[in-house]
Amino acid sequence: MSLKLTNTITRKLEDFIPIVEGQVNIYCCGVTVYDLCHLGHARSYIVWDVLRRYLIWKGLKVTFVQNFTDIDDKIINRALQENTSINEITERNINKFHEDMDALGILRPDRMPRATRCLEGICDLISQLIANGSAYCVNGDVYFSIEKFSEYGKLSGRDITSQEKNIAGRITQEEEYRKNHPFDFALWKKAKPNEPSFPSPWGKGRPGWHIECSAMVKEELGITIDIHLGGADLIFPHHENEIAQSEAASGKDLAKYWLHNGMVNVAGQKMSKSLGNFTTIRALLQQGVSPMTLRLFVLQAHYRKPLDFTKDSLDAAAKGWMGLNSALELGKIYSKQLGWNSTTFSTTNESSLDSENTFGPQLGLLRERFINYMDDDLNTSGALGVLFEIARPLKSISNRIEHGESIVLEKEESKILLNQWKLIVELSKTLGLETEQSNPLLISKSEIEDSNIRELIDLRMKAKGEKDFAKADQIRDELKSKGIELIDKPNGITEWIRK
RNA sequence: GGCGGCAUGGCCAAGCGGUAAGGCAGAGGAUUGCAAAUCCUUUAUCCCCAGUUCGAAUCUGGGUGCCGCCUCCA
Repeated sequence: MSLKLTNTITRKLEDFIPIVEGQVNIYCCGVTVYDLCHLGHARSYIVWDVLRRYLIWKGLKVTFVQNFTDIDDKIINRALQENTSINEITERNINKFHEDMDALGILRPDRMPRATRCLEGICDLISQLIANGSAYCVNGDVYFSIEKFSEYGKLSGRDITSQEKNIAGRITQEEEYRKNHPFDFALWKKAKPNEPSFPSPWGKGRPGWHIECSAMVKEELGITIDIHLGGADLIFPHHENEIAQSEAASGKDLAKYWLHNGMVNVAGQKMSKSLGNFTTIRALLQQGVSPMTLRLFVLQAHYRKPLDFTKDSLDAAAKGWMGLNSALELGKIYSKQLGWNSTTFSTTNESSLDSENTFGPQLGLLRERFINYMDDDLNTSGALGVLFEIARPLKSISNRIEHGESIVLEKEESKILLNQWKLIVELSKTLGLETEQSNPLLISKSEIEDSNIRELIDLRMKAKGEKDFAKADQIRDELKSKGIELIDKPNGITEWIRK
């Protein structure tokens, strides 16, 4: 089976066939950089990161472009609020965006164009649309005329004529007066007094929201791209309008496949800025939620379905990740105990797709099941199920060794286990799940110094040696009240973790 | 009102006509001064009604409930 994806524009599950064999051009709608990213953004970019990783793993050459919208009403307002420049706002948020995405292990896009740096392309495209009659200029504003684009509504399944009553009250009278059709949308917005602006053939102003994507796709990737990505909330009007602009200009399809991710919900409702029910990525990471927990949380649901965010589901993901992580750590930490030396390590090369021989029939089957799930419209929850099955014996051995058990394996057993470990490392990496070193954004809110903890542990050890358990328990409780949990290991060593 | 989506055990969630993956929680056992962790074992007939079929969670029709988009939004 080959990769199948649900194409929003046809509403069907389709075989994915690149325009040029072996190559994939992807455009992903990015963020408007007026504020920090929240969990909804995290979901979107984690899911598309997995798509990208999977395509690369399959051997395709992927070019991934994602934009920054760095000029817009919200940015202008934010700058006014903070009494600073829009440049300061956008630079700051772009930096934080990168920090957040890097922390989540999201591969950086190959290119990240910005609206304010693509103005030439934007103006060219607008000129072209005016020239061919698809757009018109009114007093320094330029609008796209949707009636000139007969296929308008094809992505979102809207019939404009039956929609007209929806527009009542949603646009101002002034707008209605200026626009030929109430659904016409701005390609270029005339600057109001004292607003930041850029020069254009139609006077000072700034680009409308949708036009930057059309211009960037053309400039960065060409007329027709393979895949266009975004959140489901962008289908209308954003992507509908992008299609109208690009296709009215070129006469060709903008993208072959349109993919949209489902929303993150809180208590059954969409997480959004306007509802105020959002949690930023930063806040979660700073609270000690690990990036991989977040990734697992996101990937446990299918990307097109809504995903409810609750404390419980996040905790469940954290526990799940701990288990998967102990399996991934097995070869990293205990290779010596298992007799995996450097030669046995290097017998296989990672990324060959037809490696049934290296993995054997049992593992080959698991690998195949994983691939079948992923090929079926990126069914990551199914794929994770397979991963947990592979992980189970590895996790068990990893934990048993950690708890002081000595594991003795036959040579053949050891070899099978090694291959199993290699398999899970390889497949997990496809989902971006990798053993992590540290969480760079974690703020340690320690009430107590590490050295202090060690002192108390030593004191407790001494008390235990003297069978003074009352005192030992008192120390345990004291540390517990400061968020420190003690774990006695069978080898007589006491470890601790911050809760 | 228009368009689209969803409904599976305590919670999350696969399943795409052949008799319910997986994670979390729970239960039982092992281990433990206590605690935690860990190991082993274990837990469902799929919102309702009707139909198609030898056979349906899966297909069709009709309900009910929830969500998203139609204004900025990942």
